[in-house]
Amino acid sequence: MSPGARHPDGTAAQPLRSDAERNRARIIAAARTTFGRDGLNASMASVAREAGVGIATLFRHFPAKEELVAAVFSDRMDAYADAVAVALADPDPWHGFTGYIETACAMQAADYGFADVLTMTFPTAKALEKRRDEAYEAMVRLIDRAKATGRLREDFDPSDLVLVHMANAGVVNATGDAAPDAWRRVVALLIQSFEAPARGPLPDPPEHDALYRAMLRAGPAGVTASEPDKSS
Amino acid sequence: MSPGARHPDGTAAQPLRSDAERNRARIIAAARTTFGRDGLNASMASVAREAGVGIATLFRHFPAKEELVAAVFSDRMDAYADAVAVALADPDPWHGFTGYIETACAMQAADYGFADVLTMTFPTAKALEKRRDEAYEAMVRLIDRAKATGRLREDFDPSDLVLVHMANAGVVNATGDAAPDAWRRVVALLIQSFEAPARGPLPDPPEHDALYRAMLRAGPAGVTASEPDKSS
DNA sequence: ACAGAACTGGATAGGCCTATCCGGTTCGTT
DNA sequence: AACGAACCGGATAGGCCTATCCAGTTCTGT
Repeated sequence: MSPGARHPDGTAAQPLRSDAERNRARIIAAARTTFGRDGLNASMASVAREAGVGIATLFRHFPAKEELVAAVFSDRMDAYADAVAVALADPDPWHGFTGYIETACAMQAADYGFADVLTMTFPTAKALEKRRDEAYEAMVRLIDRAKATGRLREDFDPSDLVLVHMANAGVVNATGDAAPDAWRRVVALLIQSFEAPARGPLPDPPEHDALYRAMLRAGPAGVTASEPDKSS
Repeated sequence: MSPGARHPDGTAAQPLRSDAERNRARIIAAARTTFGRDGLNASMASVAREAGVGIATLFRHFPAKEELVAAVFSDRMDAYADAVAVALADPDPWHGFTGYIETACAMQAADYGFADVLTMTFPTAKALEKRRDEAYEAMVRLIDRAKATGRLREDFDPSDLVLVHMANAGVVNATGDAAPDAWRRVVALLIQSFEAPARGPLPDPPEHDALYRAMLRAGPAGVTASEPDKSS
């Protein structure tokens, strides 16, 4: 086991030495800005440089890149889950629904790394995945509530929110800093298309399993991590 | 100059030796399937393997990866341009407009490499770029025609088609083979949102220049090609 | 103040990538 | 048939990546 091992929830098993604690914090801060700017493609070396530590130090604290990613985006995932909770608390279900979409997509746009995390789910970060799944359940309730008011079209499917994220990720990735608000227009268009009454039928939503499998696909080079065992 | 050099339009300057000609054809065919399956990330080595030739042979025929890409997607770009022409010929402007979007997005979904080409425009393939720009002009006419009938919302902007492609690319990339038809649903939703009367105002479209700059951003590693000179 | 453990960071391994070199092979022409 | 040019492909260079090794440094309890 690595020295200064920690429980999954981040509490220290044995307290780190003061300098180690400081470096750990620096690394996480550096990774936050670096991943946010460059997405998960950002190299570990660039994170180490930004943090002002050696590469080895980085890898001792986070033996694999995914662990660093998990540590960095843990709180952002909380904020994401909170957004659903806020939306559920909104007295106007439709307003809550649309507000949630805008908030969640804004988070994607503000942090390229988070956009990657949301759409590609890479398998190992169990903690992140769990919270993402909880958020998904809450989203289903949010959708049902919005449908009940008649503002949301009846054939809206929870998986459509995943598709929105994928589409948004496409726009955000492609436009980047050059047109940082372009995504807002696409999201606004999509939201208008969600509004009842439907203007026409839609192709069936993808199978739930298929969509989930799609999200497991390999992320950026090197992050691919554990291959999804061959006994499928 | 490389042996068997060719004019930009593909006609032979000096005829190739028979085996060279055969290999060249094999390479293009192999690249078509490989890029189509794996996108432009596909390595040159994998193309060579698929073609049954050595790596050196591949690089002799196409001294840089971009040249191979240009050679492969030249005809597909023609088909893309044709799609606009077909749409313009449609007696029902709205039907032509929506049909074009579906066709173009289907091409993206059917060929990952082409999706990459469309959204990231990498700079060097001048020939491809030119045709893409011509297609863009035709698209503007298509849009104006559709607006004139009143079916297309007035605030639709030509750049929205670019955004559609980016969003579609996001869905296609994320879902891949796992949910190969998911994009249809998103595109259908977007088309419904384009239909007049508009259900609400939209954020302004991105600046034309900004969007163009966005498309110049680096593609997959190694394809980045000529850096956009520093005298900006 | 001083051991010794905890921690650090540069050098390095090993992978995949684009692109090149060069000795061997095949074509096509006489 | 036989010769020269054209062409081939495996080995190799050199880049960037994740991840590891180990000699040197810094913290901490006594």
